[in-house]
Amino acid sequence: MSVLIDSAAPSTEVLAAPLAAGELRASLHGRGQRLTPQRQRVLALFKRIGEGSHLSAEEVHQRLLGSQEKVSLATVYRSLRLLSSMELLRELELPEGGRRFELAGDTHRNHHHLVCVGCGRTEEFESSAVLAAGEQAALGQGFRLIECVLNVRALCPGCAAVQNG
Amino acid sequence: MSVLIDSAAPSTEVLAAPLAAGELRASLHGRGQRLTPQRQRVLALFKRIGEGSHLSAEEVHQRLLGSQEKVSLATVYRSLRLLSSMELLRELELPEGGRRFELAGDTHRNHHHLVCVGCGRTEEFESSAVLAAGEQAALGQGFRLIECVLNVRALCPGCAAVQNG
DNA sequence: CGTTCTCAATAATAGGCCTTGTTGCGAAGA
DNA sequence: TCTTCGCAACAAGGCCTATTATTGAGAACG
Repeated sequence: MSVLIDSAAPSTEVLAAPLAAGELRASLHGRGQRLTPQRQRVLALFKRIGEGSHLSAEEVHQRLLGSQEKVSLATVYRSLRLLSSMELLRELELPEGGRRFELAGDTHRNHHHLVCVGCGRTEEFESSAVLAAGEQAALGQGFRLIECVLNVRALCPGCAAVQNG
Repeated sequence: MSVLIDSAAPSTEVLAAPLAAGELRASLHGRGQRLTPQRQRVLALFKRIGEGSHLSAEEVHQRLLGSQEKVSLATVYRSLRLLSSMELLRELELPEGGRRFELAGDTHRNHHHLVCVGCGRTEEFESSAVLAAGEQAALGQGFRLIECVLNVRALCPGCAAVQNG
């Protein structure tokens, strides 16, 4: 599932969050809801700032405006609530007032898939070696790692037998 | 450009190669052509047997029939020609008659992407460590490795500056 | 014999239209 | 002050239709 894009700019839809976009869309559809640019922008912002950071609604709003992504404040509130209800974001209970949100921890930074191309059987695994390689690659280009996902396409024993037989 | 097709497995859609199918589709559409189950089946077959093996049209036909995937012989010929023209398959020039086809070698088994989620900038890299991890994961489950692709989602220096600024 | 062609039948897409979830804005509530 | 509401305008996605690329079966080709 390699992604090769030539011109970088407005193709963020596809590139920014290949897996997330599909997941988010499916998740929304399952609830009869829609995938809108605004919701993507809000979630993408949290992906960008990384897992640790938390933002208030107003901060989200300002950051988005700052990066030329127009989303009204009301929609920011609505999106934060929605994404939180979907457990993509987590609402922090900070005692000093303002509510803040952060990326829910289920965004595996090191979560890989072993998929049989024959039957679709999927095994999940983690690998510190892969994570290390991803970090090295990112650092090598001066990038800041967000997450890395290794997709191993393979043939399970059963399907291999069918093929060879 | 590597293009992966998911096999007949229904649940594979999301995990196996969500973007890959899109790439092939886009590639076809760019030429005013369509993505059909037959074309997917032919290409998927080659993916399954792996990079080394080569098949004749008749063998492709038989194998597909053998796995309950109905594709007429004429369509097999047409698909082989089309996929070859797209450089997804390569036609072997075997002196002893019958033409044979194999998966085009540009299907890197160890070809990874470092993608900036901010601007879409993409860097490609290879990593023997990742390949090794993929092989280990496959072998650990008794799978036969076909290829592994690591997608590293990150933030490039420029976008990181914007975010932090 | 392996491969390509013919042609009616099939089906992948594009393009509209429509339904209804969402957005933006300003007012209202806490 | 921070957050939610109300409502008209907007737009994502589903459905349907028309278009036309593609398929399947068998004849024709070399």
